Amino acid sequence: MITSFAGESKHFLDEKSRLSIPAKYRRWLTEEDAEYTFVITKGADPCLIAYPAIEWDMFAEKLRNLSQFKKKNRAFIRTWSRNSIRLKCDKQGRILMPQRLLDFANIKKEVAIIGALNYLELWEPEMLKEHQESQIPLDDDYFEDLADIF
Amino acid sequence: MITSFAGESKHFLDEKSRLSIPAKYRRWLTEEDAEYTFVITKGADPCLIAYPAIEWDMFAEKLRNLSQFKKKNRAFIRTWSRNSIRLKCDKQGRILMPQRLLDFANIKKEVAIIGALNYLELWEPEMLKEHQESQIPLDDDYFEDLADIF
DNA sequence: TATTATTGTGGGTAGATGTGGGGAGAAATC
DNA sequence: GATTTCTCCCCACATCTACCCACAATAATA
Repeated sequence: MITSFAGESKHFLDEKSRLSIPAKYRRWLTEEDAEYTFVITKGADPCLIAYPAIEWDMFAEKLRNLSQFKKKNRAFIRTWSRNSIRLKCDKQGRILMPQRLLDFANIKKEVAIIGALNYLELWEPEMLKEHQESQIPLDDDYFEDLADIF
Repeated sequence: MITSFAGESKHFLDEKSRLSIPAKYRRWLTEEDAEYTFVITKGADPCLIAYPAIEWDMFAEKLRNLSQFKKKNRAFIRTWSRNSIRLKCDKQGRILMPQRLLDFANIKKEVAIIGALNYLELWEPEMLKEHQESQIPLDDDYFEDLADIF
């Protein structure tokens, strides 16, 4: 069983737009990720997602099964791919964040890093707060549906 | 069958915010938890919950199967995991408690540790007392409902 | 009760981690 | 080809973590 990410911590971009990935998340990567490679993409929510490269590769593998003959599939694959960047940590465990992605998530300096099972979410703290507050609370129906699974 | 936790005992945080996990609870962990790893989360009541890591991992494994394309799933996973922190006991059987979690449960120095089946509850003693007193007593209807199960 | 083992608590310290910044070489631009 | 920009290595150092040892408190045994 692969150990899942968990927890939240607050970090800061330095002057060079580098983000230090907490050691505990780096350490949870499997052997294949020995070089600490992540794929960063734009999230469906206004945040960035950092997948361990191996996790992203598995997802990409699934996308290959989408038919190329459907226009929407092509569009989705295109959007997904162009927003994903493969980035390696430097020897200090930091990732140099592209400005384009930082802008998308409105990240200036402060970053909330959330370990969420098999990926990390990177949030501008204020955005995270607003987003969580504006959420429709998970209702009974949702948990009823979940109960079918668990 | 896995042995269940039971009992209550009073402990103290030391100067370094370390909480000593009673040996009886550590011993009840299975072989896989040889390193005595817990996942601490915010409870639904104003206390902290400590799961043996293996228990939490089993649940996390299920959550991984929820589709990322559903907004509610993402919200649920985010909320669940950001409040969970994986912590390992040191060689003396103590856990270094993050201030963020201590604040949530209003824990200063004294901690009541309650062993409850497959998890531990960590309470600030005064909070526990108040909470129990303010509770609506369990009524006959509740036990009638229980009777359907047992 | 005395003796031994186990457990809980305190605190020093080496090593791990996070953060900042210089600068060599690569890449892009003119 | 020259200049500028970018990337990533390196070193520095402050902070944090977790190991270790010491010993007190408690439980277990003779």
